[in-house]
Amino acid sequence: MDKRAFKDKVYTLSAKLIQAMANPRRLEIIDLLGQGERSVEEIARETAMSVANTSQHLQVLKQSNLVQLRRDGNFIRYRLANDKVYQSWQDLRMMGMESLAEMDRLITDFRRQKNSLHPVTLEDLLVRMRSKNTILLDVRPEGEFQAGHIPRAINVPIDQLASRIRELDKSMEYIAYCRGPFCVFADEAVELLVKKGFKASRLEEGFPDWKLRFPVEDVS
Amino acid sequence: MDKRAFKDKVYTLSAKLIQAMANPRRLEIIDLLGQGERSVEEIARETAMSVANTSQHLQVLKQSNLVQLRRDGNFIRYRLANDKVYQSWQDLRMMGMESLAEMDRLITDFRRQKNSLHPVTLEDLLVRMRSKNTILLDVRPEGEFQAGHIPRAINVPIDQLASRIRELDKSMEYIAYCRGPFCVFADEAVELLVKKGFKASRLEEGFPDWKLRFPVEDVS
DNA sequence: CAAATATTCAATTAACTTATTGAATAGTTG
DNA sequence: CAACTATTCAATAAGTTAATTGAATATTTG
Repeated sequence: MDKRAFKDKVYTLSAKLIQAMANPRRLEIIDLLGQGERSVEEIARETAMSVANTSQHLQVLKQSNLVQLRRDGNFIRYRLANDKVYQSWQDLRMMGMESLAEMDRLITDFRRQKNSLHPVTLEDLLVRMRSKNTILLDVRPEGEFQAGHIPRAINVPIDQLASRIRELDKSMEYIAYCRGPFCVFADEAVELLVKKGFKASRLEEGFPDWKLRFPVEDVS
Repeated sequence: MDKRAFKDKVYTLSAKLIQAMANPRRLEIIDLLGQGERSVEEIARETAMSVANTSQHLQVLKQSNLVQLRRDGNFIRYRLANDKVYQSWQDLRMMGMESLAEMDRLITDFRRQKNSLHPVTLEDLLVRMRSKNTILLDVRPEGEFQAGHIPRAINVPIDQLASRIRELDKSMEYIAYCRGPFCVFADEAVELLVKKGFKASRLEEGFPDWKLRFPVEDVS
């Protein structure tokens, strides 16, 4: 095979793989599967898509080896094929946040509205957690927390936060986290906490980003 | 703005950015610009595209802030907008090499044909360079070498290698590198060296990959 | 300032991608 | 094994993307 044919082929293969990621619905699926495996129905519900459409997008991801699946009773459960998939998405996401002014504006506006404008980074978190009066709050659904969470975090799912807010101590400072920088649970948590007079901010990154770099804890 | 609208927007913006990368010609351009800036004409020549087509692809990359440009006399010279662009491409490339069996087969076949089947990784290189009888050979064009190279490498551009091969010492072991894992200069160098009775292998990665992680040397 | 050169633009055609709809399939449960 | 359920498939229409061609633009050089 000559040089040009070889290059055409490697770049074409690479482009097809990237093409499989280059769709808003599929990115949302990848982001969600970063939490752990999900059935087609669950993915459809969480991303507000029809089941048929979700299934089609999953086929595209499967054909490019970005996801794998297993049957579990009546359900087919999908998961990311390997860590590199989420890693790549994380990098692309960072590239977007750095180079697209529009993205920056969108996120800043949203967070201003939620009082979560000054997020804490993973590096900040390591420092802040040494302090006795900082509490790390995992606001994801209970199942996700149980499947793995940042060590020392406590779990109050976002939809229980309002009713369980009396459990929290006003003298403490809260750092809320959820599924990633594009997940809004943490922003909603900060909005509520600040409104009720707590000191709170959100973690910039989410659980999957922590997991790529540090050890996790689970409930077993 | 509500949650769903926010999500739709961030994923759509991200997808558009990724879409701008998801094309074989544009990946080849990004890979090439990893070496340093280039005029439209140079890019067209090195990628075997028409100038008009090259220009159109460059417009797409520019609109997504993946490349920047400056005028230099009659020429417009393009460069990557920042390190994260090459970083993302590197990650996606790794993802492809890991998860696409077809990619693996393609590269293995090509290297078998060039006798460069067992490449040395960047980590291996650091160890091997401690040995007195290993020579690191940069086979990129002279200008690229001068703009930056791996410390202690010597430059013999691939198209001069045949005529200058008598300069090389047969008792030494050679490691050839070029622009990256998809660049074939190093494979061609190894093919020639092995045929002439030298001990030679290629570096898996290329200069831009080194540059993202380690200091470089230039001619000034 | 005219000629030359490098690059971009515009229009066209062919190919590909997405969402929607409704039907088909393949497992599981009673 | 019949009924049920979760998922996939197939067909369609609307929208998007890519390569080609030739013309237009903008800058430099003589």
